[in-house]
Amino acid sequence: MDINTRYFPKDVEEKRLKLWDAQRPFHATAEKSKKGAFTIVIPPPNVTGVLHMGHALNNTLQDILTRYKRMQGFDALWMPGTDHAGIATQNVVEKQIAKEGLTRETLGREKFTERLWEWKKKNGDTIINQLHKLGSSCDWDRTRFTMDEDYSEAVKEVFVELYKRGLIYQGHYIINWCPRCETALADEEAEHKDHNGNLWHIQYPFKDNPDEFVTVATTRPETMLGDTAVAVNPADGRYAHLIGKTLVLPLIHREIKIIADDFVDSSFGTGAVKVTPAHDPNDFAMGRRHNLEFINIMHPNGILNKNAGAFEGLDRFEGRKAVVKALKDEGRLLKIESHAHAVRRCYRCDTVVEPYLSKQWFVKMKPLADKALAAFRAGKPRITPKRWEKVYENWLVDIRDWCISRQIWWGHRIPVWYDEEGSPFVAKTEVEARAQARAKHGKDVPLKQDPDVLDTWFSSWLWPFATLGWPKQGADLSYFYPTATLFTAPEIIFFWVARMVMAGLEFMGEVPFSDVVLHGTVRDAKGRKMSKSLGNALDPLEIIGEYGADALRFSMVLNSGQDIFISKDKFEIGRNFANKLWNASRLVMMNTTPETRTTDWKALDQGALDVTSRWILSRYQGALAQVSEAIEDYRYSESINILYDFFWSTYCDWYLEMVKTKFDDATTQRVASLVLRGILKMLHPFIPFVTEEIYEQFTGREVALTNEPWPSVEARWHDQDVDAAVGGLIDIATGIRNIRAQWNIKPQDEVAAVFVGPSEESLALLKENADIVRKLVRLGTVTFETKAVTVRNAAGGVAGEVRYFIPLGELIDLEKEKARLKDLISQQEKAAGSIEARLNNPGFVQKAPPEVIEKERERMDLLRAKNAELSRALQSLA
RNA sequence: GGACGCAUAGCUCAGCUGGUUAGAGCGCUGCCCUCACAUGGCAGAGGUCAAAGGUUCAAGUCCUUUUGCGUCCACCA
Repeated sequence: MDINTRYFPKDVEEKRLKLWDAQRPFHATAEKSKKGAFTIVIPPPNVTGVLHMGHALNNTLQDILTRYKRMQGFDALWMPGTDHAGIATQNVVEKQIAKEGLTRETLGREKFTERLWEWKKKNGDTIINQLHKLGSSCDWDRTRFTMDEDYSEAVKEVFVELYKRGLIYQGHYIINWCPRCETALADEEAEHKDHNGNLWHIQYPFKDNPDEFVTVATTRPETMLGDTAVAVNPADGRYAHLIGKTLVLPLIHREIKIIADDFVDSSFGTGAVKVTPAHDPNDFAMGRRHNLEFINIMHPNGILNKNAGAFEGLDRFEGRKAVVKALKDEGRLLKIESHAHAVRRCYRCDTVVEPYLSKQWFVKMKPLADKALAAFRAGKPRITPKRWEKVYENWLVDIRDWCISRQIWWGHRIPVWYDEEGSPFVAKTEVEARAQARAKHGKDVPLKQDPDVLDTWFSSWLWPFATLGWPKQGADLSYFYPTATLFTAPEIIFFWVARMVMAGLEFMGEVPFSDVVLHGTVRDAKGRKMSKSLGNALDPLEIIGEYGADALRFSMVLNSGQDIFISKDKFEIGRNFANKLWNASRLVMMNTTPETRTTDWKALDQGALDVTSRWILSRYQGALAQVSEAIEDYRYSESINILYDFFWSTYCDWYLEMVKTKFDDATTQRVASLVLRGILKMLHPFIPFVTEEIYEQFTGREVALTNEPWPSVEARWHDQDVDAAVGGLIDIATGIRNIRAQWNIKPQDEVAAVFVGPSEESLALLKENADIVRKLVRLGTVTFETKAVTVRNAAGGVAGEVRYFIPLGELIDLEKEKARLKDLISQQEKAAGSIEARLNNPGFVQKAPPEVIEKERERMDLLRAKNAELSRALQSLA
């Protein structure tokens, strides 16, 4: 790939990837460099994952910070890996074996698990390879998987330890049950989705008077088959006299009582609630309070069981229809009202979740959440953007216990063994469990391991330290933990972020990351979430093929404010930018020598530099400071905007145009090269491929730019005076252009510019660069005139900015311009005067805090200074 | 039902602590293949900053209300 050819992203990127694979410049060791460790752990994508735009954004952001920190001299570790994604992976493999006419049941647990591992071995690296193609500078040698052997040790250790600490318990509760996956789900895995359903009003007759009845309303009529009471609010006058009476449940003819419970909202429906303790969390609670019977009417797969009487064997939704029809036939269906409400659905397969009574393992969350809450209130972690802090905090405050057992086969088997009585023995190994059982029974007894596996998140919440070798206490763990910044999507604050904080505090005694950065969701141009099922997803790999990974990264970050609305054409910006960089570099390379290209600051004599050089060096220093600050503050879109503007508008459009004719001068070559190298470095975290390729050719050194130092701030080169002067020059040229258009000045007409501020210096500058200005302005003649006063600061430097310019002569309406100026001046004086009055008001001075007074004074001074400038301009017009 | 966010040019968005004539990219119009770049250059059109009140000498920026859109949370059957 030669810079004298056109820019082909694909060639550049393939070449760099090969080099990185060979040189391994991203490998981090706990060797302790001067600056210390900087660690980021990747939010592990599902092994079933295929790179989508969300990953592309998420990983680009991580890569930017990692590369930036690495260039700054940190031992930067970006830990990659994948998540075994229990239900998701099992679903994939189940579909696969279904093609062979097999199910997991027919295959059996052992064989099925083997198939899962086979699948993992074959396809598990897909997403890792794709992340690699994106240019992610992960330490690939360390790639982890949540079901690696040592990682599994960590999971077991945590389960056993939490159990010992009394934070894990087993119990019969109503949990969210997915009848399709046939497993329990955590609350967070059962998503609320709006549903236009019905409210069925059903009459329950009294036992002693079948002509009288109580009407209840329900959205799930089939559950009435499991009713064991009807509840009313004790304060509800309509029903008070009925409390304790007996009703007869239609269809089933079970006798049930009317009970009183504060939970019931008298204003909803009829004010009387059917109570189904085995199929509704509230009813479950009421059932416990009132010692009701718990009648399960459903098999785990959603088919009604024998408790459903005549409806046995029907699927729950068929059952619903049948129950409604039967009620209607019996004349017990009073009315059907349409009713919009939310229904919980399985986050993996979208099946309507059933509240289901079953025995599961839970983590007692309150003690864990309290620690996390205390840490958060002490400032850890910081959350960016801040508005998510409240969301995070509220969840911790309203924490509920976490159901962690799953009735699937892919995952970490629960480390619990039962004897024949069903007593559990919690241990890391079967041997230990046996020992416990022996101690209890005084002899060896047969044990059976719990068939369930743990929630996937029960392993991912250990990610920041389990990937570093915990529970072993190695050098990596102590050096790289805690990590720095976690980049993730807001959707998994609860699933993952908050839980990692809890695990980190519980087992490492430290919050696992100092910062959490939550970025937006990637959406299509219409604002819809990108998803395969909608068919609106852009494939990052396709974009990489067409525009290049650099372009993908650049455009992604440029557009990353809140949610990102992206369409294919957006990537042209990134491609065009990389192309421009390529070509500008080519220009500089054609006009420089290997020696001048690699000159550093020390070889430059600041006093001997011309104004143009001092200006671009100063602007470069300004951009460098701004970009560094923006990266540190996680304002990536802003940092890339600063770079775009500095490189394209300042460096290419102005600077290179100005020096094009002066490249025979070695100093000009040195300065142009120096700044270009700085630009390449600053852009490297964002677009690593093209910058490194150019850098290599430009300097003639085969280097991994990622290990080159980030440019240092050379404060002395930041020269505000020169900045202002050349800024003024550019202002003038731009202004003349505008004025020329505004007043229809023809190219051959003579134009004079009057400007205010550092007149002598600026005038000299203008003269020095008159030909360039002339060229840029495309005028026949330009003369520069100054009648303004030079303003100098205390140090004798030039103060103020070149701000005001105007063509002279009959070409414009001078009177009008003077009037405008006068108006402006009087307005500003009025403003300054009113601030002054406020500052002189004793009441204000007493009450206002000092910083407010100081600010007001600054404002006043600023207004007055500007006014002085404008007055001088006005004078010069007179 | 609760919490939060957004509304600025045709489109996608900048606009930090309020301060001269509100910016960029894309798109559009006109002129240019000038030996780094047509994935480019130069010039130009296009905005009552969602609406209404308020605070202020000064509001796109702060406060209140309204409207529209979006997100998260949620055991009203």
